[in-house]
Amino acid sequence: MVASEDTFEEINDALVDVFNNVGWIEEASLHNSDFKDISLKEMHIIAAISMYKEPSASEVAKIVHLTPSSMTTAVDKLVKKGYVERRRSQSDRRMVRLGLTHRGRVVYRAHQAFHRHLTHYLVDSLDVSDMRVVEDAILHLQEYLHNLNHSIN
Amino acid sequence: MVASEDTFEEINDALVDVFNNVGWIEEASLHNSDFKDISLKEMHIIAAISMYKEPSASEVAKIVHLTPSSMTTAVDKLVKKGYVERRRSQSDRRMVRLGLTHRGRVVYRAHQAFHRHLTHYLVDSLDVSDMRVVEDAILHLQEYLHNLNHSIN
DNA sequence: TCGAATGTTTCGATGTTCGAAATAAAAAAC
DNA sequence: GTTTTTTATTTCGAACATCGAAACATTCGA
Repeated sequence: MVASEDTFEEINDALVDVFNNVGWIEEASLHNSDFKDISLKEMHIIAAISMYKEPSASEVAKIVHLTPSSMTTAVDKLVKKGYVERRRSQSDRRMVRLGLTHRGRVVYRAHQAFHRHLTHYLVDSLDVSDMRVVEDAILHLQEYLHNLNHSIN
Repeated sequence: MVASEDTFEEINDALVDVFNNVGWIEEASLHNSDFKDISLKEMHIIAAISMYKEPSASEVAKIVHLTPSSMTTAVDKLVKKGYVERRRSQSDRRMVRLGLTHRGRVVYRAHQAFHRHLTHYLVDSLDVSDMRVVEDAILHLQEYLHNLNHSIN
């Protein structure tokens, strides 16, 4: 059926465009905010820290695809800038547990707000049942990416 | 209404996850392909070249957010690896016009196939009318990002 | 207790990116 | 028609991110 093939191509083109540009826009939006001193990659480190209770350095490294040694230098910078705290676990003193400072939590909330804004534009014109359709579609994509990720690591 | 707020949060969480991971998966997928010698950023340069007729170096630089000087070295590498061709415009001999080699076109088609695969997982479970709903939602998001991009540059 | 395993850090090397200055060609000014 | 200015690209040197191997500290297991 030609109509649905066209729709597929249009969705594909838009999706490619969105994927290619969202990172740069996120970066620019950070640069225009009160937090000009962190990059998008640093933002992802902050987000990874905030999403788990007290992750170790290497757990965060795995999430953001950095080697442990790169993680050390990245955390050094974020500590120096005042976004992240390091402290040795007292149960296992080899581990470094990471946490956010107040400033770290603030910038993370700003990052969350940015993403909520995007989602708002995605679904704002939809009624409840159409939102469920979109949710279902995105969950399928997410699951596929998750499986790919797992089969690679 | 509580139900739609929950749906919003679920869509938002999934979308954040997809945005955060699609780049890494794309990179890993490249690394597992016949084209292990190009990075995702180099892939974006190749895609930008292929999407315009005979773009100049600085036009491509703008699309992929590199400075002209960085573009020079990036193109050097892609020429050396055999993906890109440089040639001076004959109408204006200051300009360098970029094009893909055969190998460049092949890797671009592989990249296209990867994205089509993603789109396939996004929409595969949907009937035609639901596909239109999803298309509409993504077009809204794309338009918003496009406006943001334009208001920044 | 001692050796292996684990988590982190240090160090040196590589690669990417940038900005300023250099180069080359075209366009504008005179 | 020559000179000046603008435009597109490149070169050079510096800054930064990332990595792998080795070092270090700590815990676990034989």
